[in-house]
Amino acid sequence: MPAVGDEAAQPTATRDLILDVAEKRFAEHGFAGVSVRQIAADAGLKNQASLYHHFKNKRALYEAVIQRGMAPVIEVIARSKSETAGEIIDHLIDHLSEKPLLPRLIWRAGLDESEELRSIVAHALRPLFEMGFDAISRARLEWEEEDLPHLSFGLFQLIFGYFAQISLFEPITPNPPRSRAAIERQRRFLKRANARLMGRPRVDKTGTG
Amino acid sequence: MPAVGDEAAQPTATRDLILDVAEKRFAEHGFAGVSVRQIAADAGLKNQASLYHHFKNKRALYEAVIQRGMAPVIEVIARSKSETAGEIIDHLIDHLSEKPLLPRLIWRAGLDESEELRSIVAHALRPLFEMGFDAISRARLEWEEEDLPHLSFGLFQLIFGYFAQISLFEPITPNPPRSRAAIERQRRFLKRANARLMGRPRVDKTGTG
Amino acid sequence: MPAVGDEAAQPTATRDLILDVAEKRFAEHGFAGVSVRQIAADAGLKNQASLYHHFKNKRALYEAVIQRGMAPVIEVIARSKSETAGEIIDHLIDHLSEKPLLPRLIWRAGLDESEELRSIVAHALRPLFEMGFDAISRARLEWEEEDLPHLSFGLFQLIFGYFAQISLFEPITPNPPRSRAAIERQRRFLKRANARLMGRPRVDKTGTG
Amino acid sequence: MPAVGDEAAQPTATRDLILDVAEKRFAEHGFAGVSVRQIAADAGLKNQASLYHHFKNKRALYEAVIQRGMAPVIEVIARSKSETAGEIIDHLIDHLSEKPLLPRLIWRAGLDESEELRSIVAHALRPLFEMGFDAISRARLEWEEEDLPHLSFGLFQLIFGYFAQISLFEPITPNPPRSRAAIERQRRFLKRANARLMGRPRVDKTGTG
DNA sequence: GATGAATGAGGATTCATTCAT
DNA sequence: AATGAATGAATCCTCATTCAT
Repeated sequence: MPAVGDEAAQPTATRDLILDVAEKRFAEHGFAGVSVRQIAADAGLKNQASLYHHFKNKRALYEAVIQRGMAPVIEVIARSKSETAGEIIDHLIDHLSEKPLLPRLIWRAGLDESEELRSIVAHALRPLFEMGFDAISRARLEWEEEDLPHLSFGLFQLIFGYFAQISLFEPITPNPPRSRAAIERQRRFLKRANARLMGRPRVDKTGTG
Repeated sequence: MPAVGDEAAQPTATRDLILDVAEKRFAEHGFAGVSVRQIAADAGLKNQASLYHHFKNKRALYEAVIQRGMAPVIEVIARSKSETAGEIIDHLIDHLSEKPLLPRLIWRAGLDESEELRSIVAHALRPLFEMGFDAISRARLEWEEEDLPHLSFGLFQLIFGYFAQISLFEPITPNPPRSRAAIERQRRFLKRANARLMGRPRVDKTGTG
Repeated sequence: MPAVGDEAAQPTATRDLILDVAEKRFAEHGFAGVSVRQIAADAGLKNQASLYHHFKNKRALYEAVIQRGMAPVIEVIARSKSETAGEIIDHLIDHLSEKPLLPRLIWRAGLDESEELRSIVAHALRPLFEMGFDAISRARLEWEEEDLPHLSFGLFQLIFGYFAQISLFEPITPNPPRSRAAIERQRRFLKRANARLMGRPRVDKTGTG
Repeated sequence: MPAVGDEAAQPTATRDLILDVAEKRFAEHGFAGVSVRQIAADAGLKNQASLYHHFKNKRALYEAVIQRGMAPVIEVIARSKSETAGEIIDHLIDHLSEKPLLPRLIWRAGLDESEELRSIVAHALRPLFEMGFDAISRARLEWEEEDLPHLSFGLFQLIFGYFAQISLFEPITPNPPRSRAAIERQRRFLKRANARLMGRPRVDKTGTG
């Protein structure tokens, strides 16, 4: 129904539509907080049964949503193998600020929803953490070997956490946290924080550049 | 555990029991993922109806759980008005590592569960953020005024995020993240990170002290 | 709701009512052919949910129906330990002709509905078969030892089969098979058949006596 | 197996395949206990819709299954117009023991599944009962005219019942009831029983002959 | 303070069937 | 002859909640 396919055929118009609305709902309310009925309705299906033609069950749909959502993150990370930490942060912020559902989706999936679900997320995030290791190592900083996972995980929290829990941020900041200005502020903050954490602290003139 | 009964026997033994099991369930599965029936059963009640004698409804129970859970956090923070950032981190880590459900509860409540729920959490966290401002200001560091909320929020992510999403951390660290050793490592990491972020970066010999 | 209890209280008015209507439905259409909704409606419940207060699920209800239905059969058999085969047949026919649902229930449960269901029936019928062995043995007839199960099972088929599949009998008999006359005819037939099968064949003047 | 295609290749290979798997399923679980989806899947169809190309609906499929299943029984009976009862029993046992699904199919259809379904079975069984009448009449036995339907129906129960409810027989017999030995035992039992029931009781030396 | 019973609404999933391709 | 997609209705069962006891 949606004019998805730009050039070739539309391999799964309905399926993608379902994924879209499911992504939104799951990000907002979590797996248990969303009903298949709602998703089907949002997708314009006259009946929940139609949804089951595309996904075996609710869980399969959820996994598909997560996997599809993680893919671009993985790509962003993969593409940035040789980039500086600052550049990677730039790319991630660009991506996350345009896909505001994604961080919450990841955040939720990381909280529970069964071990298997978490493993999907964990697996998808692994390259992110590894790139964290790399970047850190490249920086030849003073952290000990055993600190690296903690540092890497901390950076993850800093980068994704802002967008994931943005609503908790709202009451403590003057300007709306989703505004362009606030995001740019966060971008600069992240880069400086990164620079400081990575050691070489004097280099924190990095700024936006 | 029931810190209520001052005179009579245990006026709310059951109530506290319900809160205990509800806290566990809500932390693990979120508001929508838990049924009143389950909580009642966990609490040893033979009937869900009994639960309604203590709480108006599921939501009221949830709010009570959150409020009860937040109280000690607020206390920890309140008590630390004049402490150094390092001491506050120490206290928070001590508390969070002993109450592993709490961070997940907060993390979840911060994700959604309706605006009013979030406001409970946000309200409870406000002193934490303010103490962040204070500490930062005291440190007279180079951050600009407008960065302070971002920094404050970032510290919150770093401190609570480790425990909240500890299961995401598992696959990327050699030793179990809930182990004593890992928690001490995280403590030291946090303090160093804090020192670096707070400026005065050269002082990062802080270590555990 | 139903005035079940004649003297004492009504320990489970609703429960028994549900069992009654379920028995009827299950006997007529089998486990898979009946919906919980139908049973609940028949029982005067405004909602299927009420049914689940009395039975864990559909299967538990089914088992309860079967167990309750089998009980009197077992009793009839147990009471007839010292009776002649003719008397036992009399009692069984009396019972079955007054409880027309029971034989179909047993017949169905014996067909499938999972092994566990069949085992309930099989277990309940065991005394019947054993009494068959006994009676046969008492008759000192010419059957070989190994024939006894077959003979016993055959008698079961003859006795219960008439009532269970009475509708198949309809097109081949002049008078309605559920009529008093037809049942008496079947009674006499069964006794004669029994006498002949049991050997001592000359005694088949037995008649109704 | 497809006795249809006289000229073209296999005009209904799929149709017969569907009938095969449907026969199995229906025999095992009854009309209501089987889904079209299952049958289609068993038949290797990728889609249930394909099934509807061969059968108008589920009921039509069921009727086709029953009719196809009954055909050889009718044949066996028809061919045996001039045979002795012993021979007929032999043929029926031969057939039924090789087609173990058939008796259950008939047994089930005889229990309910709407009057029209039963009428199919009743109609198909009519010759069997009539041959019962004939054989009995030929035997000039002592049964009264009005007993004949009962006797005829009883023989039907004895012959088909063993195979139909064989699982109820299992717990009361030492050797597996589907084993060659048990079936031969049942064959001999049936013949002797028949001889005894048919009168001429002294002739029960009949044995296997 | 606790419980058995009941209930309306909704949960996920499957049903048999149709239609365009 | 077969299939992908869709759908209305129904499946079993659980939801949170109330009320009389």
